[in-house]
Amino acid sequence: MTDRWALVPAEDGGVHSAPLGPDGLLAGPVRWAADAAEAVRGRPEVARWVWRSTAEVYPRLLATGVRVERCYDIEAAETLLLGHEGRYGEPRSAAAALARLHGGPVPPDPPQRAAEPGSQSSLFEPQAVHLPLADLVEVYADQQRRHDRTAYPERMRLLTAAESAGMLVAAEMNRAGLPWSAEVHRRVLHELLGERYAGGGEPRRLAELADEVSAAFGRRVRPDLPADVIKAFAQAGIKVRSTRRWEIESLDHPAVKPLVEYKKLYRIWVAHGWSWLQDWVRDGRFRPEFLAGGTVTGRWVTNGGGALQIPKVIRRAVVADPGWRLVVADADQMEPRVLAAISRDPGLMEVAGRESDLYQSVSDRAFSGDRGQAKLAVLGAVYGQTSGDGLKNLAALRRRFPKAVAYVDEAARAGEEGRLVRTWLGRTCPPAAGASDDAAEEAGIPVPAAEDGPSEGSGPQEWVPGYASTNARARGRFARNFVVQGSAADWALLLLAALRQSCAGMAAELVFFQHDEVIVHCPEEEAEAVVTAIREAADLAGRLTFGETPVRFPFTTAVVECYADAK
DNA sequence: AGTTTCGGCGCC
DNA sequence: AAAGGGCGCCGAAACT
Repeated sequence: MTDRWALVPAEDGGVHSAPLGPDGLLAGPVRWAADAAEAVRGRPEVARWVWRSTAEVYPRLLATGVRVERCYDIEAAETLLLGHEGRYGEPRSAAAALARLHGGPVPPDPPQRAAEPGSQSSLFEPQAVHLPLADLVEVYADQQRRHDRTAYPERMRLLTAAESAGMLVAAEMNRAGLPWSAEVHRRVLHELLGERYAGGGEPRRLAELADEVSAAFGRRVRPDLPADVIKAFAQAGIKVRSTRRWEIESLDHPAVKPLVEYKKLYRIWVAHGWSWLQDWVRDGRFRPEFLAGGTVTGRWVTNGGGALQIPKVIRRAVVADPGWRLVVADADQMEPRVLAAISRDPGLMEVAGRESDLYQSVSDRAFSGDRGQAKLAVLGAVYGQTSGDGLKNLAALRRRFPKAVAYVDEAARAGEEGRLVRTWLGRTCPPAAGASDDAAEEAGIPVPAAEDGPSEGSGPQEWVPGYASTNARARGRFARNFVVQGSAADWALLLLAALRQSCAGMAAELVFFQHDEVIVHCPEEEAEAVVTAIREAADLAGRLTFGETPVRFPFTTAVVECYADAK
């Protein structure tokens, strides 16, 4: 068996590689090559490359035009395995894993570097790590055994494979970039914000709106300063706790309209304005740095450029190359469909077994056809809504879909009690109770400052029905959401992996991924094939992730020249 | 002066 | 109507 090969950078600037046996141990002599590209090109029969870090090796391979079909990312796997073993927070590097095996001192993880505009620093200039091939292989073989000790070894193996595939996709997307028309972007900015003034101050439209706000208050008010706005309202006899839009919008005061408009445009100016364009767009591409597995739930994050928060109006600047198209694909009602698949609630599975609008079907069954109420109820159940209409709606949902609601309720209880919860494939929520708040906060767990529970200053935290601390309740909501959002991320990774394989024989490139949405940039004549590939990838991902399930995962797809035309 | 936190809002 | 989950980003405010 030579389908798996390990690869490490060598001290002399070359690379070492060697075949692995079924036990994950070395199954042949170590070869030297001048670089990774030479090593990979010379072994087309290798099905999976095992390496320390995709971010370390793969960008250089891509730069020389070499792609690999599959990989196994040791450090990504280490992170997932440590999480599953309830050892969140321990160093995740391959060197640390090796030290744990040998009982030596465990080196801390190197600090993450922030991205600089346009430079892709952390991906393209990774720190050189020289781990002897034999050491890497030792860690790999041990990880194989640790997979066997998880609750569902097959799922865990699928998860580490999927996470590794995600690392490949992220590196490829970072290289491709999102097609971006600076000219269209400037036109949109000018339409919305008006002319820029010399000196970098507010553009014309913002200055006008600020004047309107001041005029309405009868004194100079800076709408971008919450404290100033709250004071101005107070002087007008209106008490507001914050200047959040939902709190301001309903007020009866002439300043409200220009203020709300100002905040909307101000946001675009500071977050996606001219300086953003200058910083992040070059040669017709926006190049954010996608980071697979960047959140505890498995969702990706981007480093720099706010790529996952592009305002809808700005999407007009995402324009395909001449003769090319953007295939924009959006999973329909992904989270409730995932909830159906993981909870196996008969009613919800039946509803999710159709491709038609799931919220409409839910509302027909439990909400007398009120789709809006049904959607709020489902999202409330997933997010842990605790008050308002949501509670009443949750009761209706529970009557019709008891197993689905029980599933998230059980996750919430586990979170409150400090137990671990996992996604369908085995990604594990960081521990809460038992760990110190500092450690929990480092791991991304919400830890509110206020404690109102009975456990304050009285030893280990205990779950008391109906009287959990603010802290524990927040953890409950976190865990409730984690199982759904995280299992959805499991499925999305498999979708990406499958779609990437389908695109391998085409000119088509994955250029964007946002939780439940993908964009493929391709020649016009490939567009229909890409649409088909997305549907097939969604079906395959559903079967691979959840096994036999009636749940369908339909996509809304659009073939467009401009992202904004996809909605 | 440099660094961290906060408020607000963009996306899912 | 009320304000639940995950993120990143920016400027201002609050600190060292």
